[in-house]
Amino acid sequence: MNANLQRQESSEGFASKENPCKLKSSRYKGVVPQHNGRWGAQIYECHRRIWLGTFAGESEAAGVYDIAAQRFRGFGATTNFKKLCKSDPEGATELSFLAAHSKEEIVRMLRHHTYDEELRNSRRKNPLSGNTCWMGNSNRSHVFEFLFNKTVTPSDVGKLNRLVIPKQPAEKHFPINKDDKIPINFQDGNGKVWRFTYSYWGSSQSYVITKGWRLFVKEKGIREGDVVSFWSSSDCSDLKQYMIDIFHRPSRIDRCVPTSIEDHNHDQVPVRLFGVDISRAEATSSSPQFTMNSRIYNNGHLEKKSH
DNA sequence: ATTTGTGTTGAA
DNA sequence: TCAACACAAATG
Repeated sequence: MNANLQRQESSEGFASKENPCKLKSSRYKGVVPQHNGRWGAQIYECHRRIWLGTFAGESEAAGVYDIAAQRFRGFGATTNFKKLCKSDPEGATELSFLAAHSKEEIVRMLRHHTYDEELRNSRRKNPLSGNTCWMGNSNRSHVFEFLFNKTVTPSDVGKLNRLVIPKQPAEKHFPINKDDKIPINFQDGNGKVWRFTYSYWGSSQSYVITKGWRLFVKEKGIREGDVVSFWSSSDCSDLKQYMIDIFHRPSRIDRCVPTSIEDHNHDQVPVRLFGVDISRAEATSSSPQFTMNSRIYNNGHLEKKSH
């Protein structure tokens, strides 16, 4: 203790390579000085420090912190300078790049100084990825990545009261044991929570959304030929979230306009919002309506219910 | 030998 | 949450 005090007192002022006793602190958030004149970047989460690597330039380290901040805390996070913007093509692709990678992956890239390169590669590989959309307000927004579409069949809106999830996407995105029934919470854009049951019907060898679907269809006016679009995202704690988007058939758009078309921002980029897969599905209008929070599903707490 | 990154503390 | 500080682990 005394030794520390003495050392601090005796080293007034600053330090550089000459005087490594006291380091000049950084003017940037998330940046700490290193004894050799380099700069470290770090971010805190859940009482823990996450080290983002060391860098030659102070501002370089600050930029690294910015990227991490936006991945860890959402896109409204305070940064040193860079604020990714969804309405800017560059920002949009970077946002989806961030969303497509786990925090661990992003941290690895930052620490290895490979983030820029991997981002470039991603852009080259997928230049105009239309398979993303944004949900949320200006403070907090999440990127959703397109998963798959399901065109609603007559039986999906019939008396069976269930929606069939095609086998391939079901097994890829919503794997389930054949005996399980999984409660899944859906949340719409207004914060309303819907609870559905997801299960596998052995009799017809199909994956289905059952309980809750009927009310959903009724309330939203879903009919044969409409398209249900599935999207996924991760929130700040890396929990998967899912969104369902309803695309009404063009022929009946004027007849049945869902409640929230106008709620959902024309400040967002419509081209980007409804990408390749949507147009393929012959949908010309849509509105993000439902956010499905599937913590239960993804935490593996597959509550079995037999009744 | 040098650099990176952690243990720890106290302030905000 | 955040950075300052000491110093240990990792790296060349």
